Amino acid sequence: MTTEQEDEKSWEEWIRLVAEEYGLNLEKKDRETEKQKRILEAAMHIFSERGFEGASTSAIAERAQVAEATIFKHYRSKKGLLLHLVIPAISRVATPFILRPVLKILDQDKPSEELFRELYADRVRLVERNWKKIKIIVVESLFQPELREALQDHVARSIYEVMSERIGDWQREGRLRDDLPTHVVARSILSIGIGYLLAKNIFPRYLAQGEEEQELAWMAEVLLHGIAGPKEKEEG
Amino acid sequence: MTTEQEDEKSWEEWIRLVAEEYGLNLEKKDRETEKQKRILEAAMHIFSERGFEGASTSAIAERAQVAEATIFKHYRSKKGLLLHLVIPAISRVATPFILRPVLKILDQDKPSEELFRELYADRVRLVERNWKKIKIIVVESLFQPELREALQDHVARSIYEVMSERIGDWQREGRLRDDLPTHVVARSILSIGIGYLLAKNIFPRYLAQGEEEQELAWMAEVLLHGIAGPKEKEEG
DNA sequence: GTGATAGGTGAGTAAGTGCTCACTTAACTG
DNA sequence: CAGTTAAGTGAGCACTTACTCACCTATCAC
Repeated sequence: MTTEQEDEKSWEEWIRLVAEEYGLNLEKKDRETEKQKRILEAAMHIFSERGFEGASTSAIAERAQVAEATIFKHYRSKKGLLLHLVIPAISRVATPFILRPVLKILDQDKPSEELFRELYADRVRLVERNWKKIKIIVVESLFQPELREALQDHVARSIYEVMSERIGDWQREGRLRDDLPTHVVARSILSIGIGYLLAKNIFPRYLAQGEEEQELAWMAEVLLHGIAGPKEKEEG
Repeated sequence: MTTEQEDEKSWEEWIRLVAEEYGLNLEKKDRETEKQKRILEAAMHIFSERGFEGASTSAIAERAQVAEATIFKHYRSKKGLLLHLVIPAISRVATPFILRPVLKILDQDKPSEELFRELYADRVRLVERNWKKIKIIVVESLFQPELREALQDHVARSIYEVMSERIGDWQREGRLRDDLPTHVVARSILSIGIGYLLAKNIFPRYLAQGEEEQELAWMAEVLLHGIAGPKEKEEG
């Protein structure tokens, strides 16, 4: 679709454009008013409950106990409000800042099974703490191409790069199979985690309840050694 | 949340209520007009592109080359139109009809690796053919509780039941590990498949392009034997 | 023929929608 | 103190939304 060159600089470019168009203030910690906080909280709640199109600015204003015009004073437009909510979250997730705990976990001197269990435990906690925002980002990226592209170009890429570096190392060390390409290994790790999160948040019925520790251990088990039984292993 | 007893009869009950409220005609193949077909096609396209709330009936009417009033003649309301589109699809997916190919594949006398590869190939094809509708169903079920409950009670359950029966058999035969609970095995199988579909449809960039056969084989490999390398296996 | 039924429509309607504007209030700056 | 700036708002704007209604046409049974 787009060429690699275009992708390289697109994130910073895009952020700057968005910041200009929607009046997004990036680094400067310009103190938020009490009302601004309430607006963002209300927006998060209502966007995640009804979706962007289904949420009305009047409903957000009402929940925030604020005049509707106040929203537009600060965020210029409804879409600006969405981006104010979502971009800082994406930035935080995408920078090394949030990937550092991952590396910290993986660099410990422990059996892989334990490392992956800790990794999953950590990421699951992170996602749960930010579930509403993540829901908004994921759903809206399905419908807003610019948001989707920003996610692809920045978030997915940086996660993938960090992962694939470690995977390469581990394959050379013999901790991971070296007959699988990196992207398959990376996707497998993510798939098991995402599968669990989907189950937990959408179909909690199909989970052993109150046994998260055990579930996380099983995830690491399956990821590392698969689900094949003894009979299969003889044949292979 | 809800008790088991309530769940048991909820699907048929719910369908009947929906059918009455929105004038949904279930079995009787009462011939669709040319215009009705066009409306459904347009609705599918626009719902999946903009989401339910983001889609306007006027846009649907325009795409279908039909007067807006015609939509309401046949489907009573916008939500009725959505359900007309979505419920037959769910029903078809949820009934044994669509699960039969799955069993047919799994009952062949072949190595597990091959069976899972065929299974994934088959399901991936199915999802791709119906991607637009599936997208609508998944996204809308996040926002419409009744739809979500219908999915949970009916679709998830019937899939889970079919899967867990086979899994139990295979565990007893030694084809699958018997030290994992059924729901973990089932979730693992689904996770690997869903992970691939997400990658393919949302982040196609991270896929070996034009090598679907190979990708499917890797999925089955990872599912059965995991990603651990030789060093790990010695220790375990 | 008459009547009934169903498909289809143009022209509306009331109730929102996102957003603007003129304005007030309060807090800081010199 | 006056002057500037930012936070905040009530009233209203142009426009869109889902939906209705009276009406037309075509088919078909009697």
